[in-house]
Amino acid sequence: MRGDVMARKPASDRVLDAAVSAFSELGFHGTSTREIASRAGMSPAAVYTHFSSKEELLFEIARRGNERFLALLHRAAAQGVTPPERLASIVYEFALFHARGHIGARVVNYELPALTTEHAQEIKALRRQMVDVVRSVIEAGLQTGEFDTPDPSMTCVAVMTMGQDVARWYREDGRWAPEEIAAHYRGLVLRMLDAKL
Amino acid sequence: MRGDVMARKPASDRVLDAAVSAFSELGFHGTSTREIASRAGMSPAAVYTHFSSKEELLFEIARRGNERFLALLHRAAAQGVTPPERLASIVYEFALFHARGHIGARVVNYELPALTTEHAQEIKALRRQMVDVVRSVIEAGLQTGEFDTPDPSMTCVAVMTMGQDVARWYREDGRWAPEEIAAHYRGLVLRMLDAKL
DNA sequence: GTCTATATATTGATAGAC
DNA sequence: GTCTATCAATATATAGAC
Repeated sequence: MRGDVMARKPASDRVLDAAVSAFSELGFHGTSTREIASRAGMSPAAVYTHFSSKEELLFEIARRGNERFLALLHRAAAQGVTPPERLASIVYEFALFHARGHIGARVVNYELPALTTEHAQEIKALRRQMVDVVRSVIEAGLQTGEFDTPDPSMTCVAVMTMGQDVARWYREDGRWAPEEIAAHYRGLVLRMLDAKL
Repeated sequence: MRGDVMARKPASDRVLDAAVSAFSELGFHGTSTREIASRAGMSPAAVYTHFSSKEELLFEIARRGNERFLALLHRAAAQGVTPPERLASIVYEFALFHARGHIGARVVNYELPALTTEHAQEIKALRRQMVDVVRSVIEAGLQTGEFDTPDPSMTCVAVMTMGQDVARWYREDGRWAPEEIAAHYRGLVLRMLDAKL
């Protein structure tokens, strides 16, 4: 990897990128392996030298994507001292990423039912960890009295699905910039929890 | 239609029901017309005497479903006098319906990208009307000073997608009853808007 | 790493009998 | 309103050469 400015990506990454854009646009079942090959600029057969099946390709995308989400949540939760500060950071970064990365996030959040049961369980484990990060911050705030909500688990679900849903309705040519959405959602969530700042 | 207790549904309705359950479970592109026929208890060919194509079947489901949603929103908005009362009713009924009718709601909300452009536009028109019902209530509350939010349009989007998302995460064997979810979401939304009750 | 060619299954939809 | 039989297209995936 000499520091070439135009360094070409490995072929397997080009396949991955092609699959993300196709799955996001057409859905997993709506995408043919020919379509992926075409977007990656190679023959249908070449795809199979990098991934053993279409489902395996989705699994790899889902695994990497959800690991990035989990890391982002950990990083965001560490930004701030009090629970309201931590949650504000979480919601802002989570929504921001779902807007900016809406194409990939749609696949990572909404195409999971197409995974095999084994692969789905591995992804579910990651997603449980994501929920745990958010819930622990909410519960910390309830302990200190800086948050108030009757059912923290359900509130946690609402907060996370709100953020994920940004990827579904966000449009690049829409009226809101990712930062505006992130800031607005941060405010909505802090109010949902009656946060004392 | 003699008032038989066990009156059998028309065959076209059986096809519709079969398609809803299959599309909800497997997605539009993940469902074959043979699968629909099998669930409806008939041969693959029999499906085509009632609907001219698989996409037409989805369109009919989407049209009926979104018309029901629109009617529900109008009905709910009429329940109450002040904007906070109206919005409370809207959020409660909307979330309740998305939990109880989660199977159909998943199709009606999430399979729309599979529609032809013409059909998609017809459904979009219905969905714009749905948004208008909710936004007008939010804006009425801002006028009276009973609501407060910096960007009512984005708040409206957040409120509606929260409700729709219930259909995606709700599980019949989960820990929450539809009524509990509806009541909790009502509280969350009223706080999001800083409602003065 | 990539190709052409192809095996094999499944797809959406139709023909024509009853 | 439903069936059996079937068409034509497309699907995923593999074989074997370079």
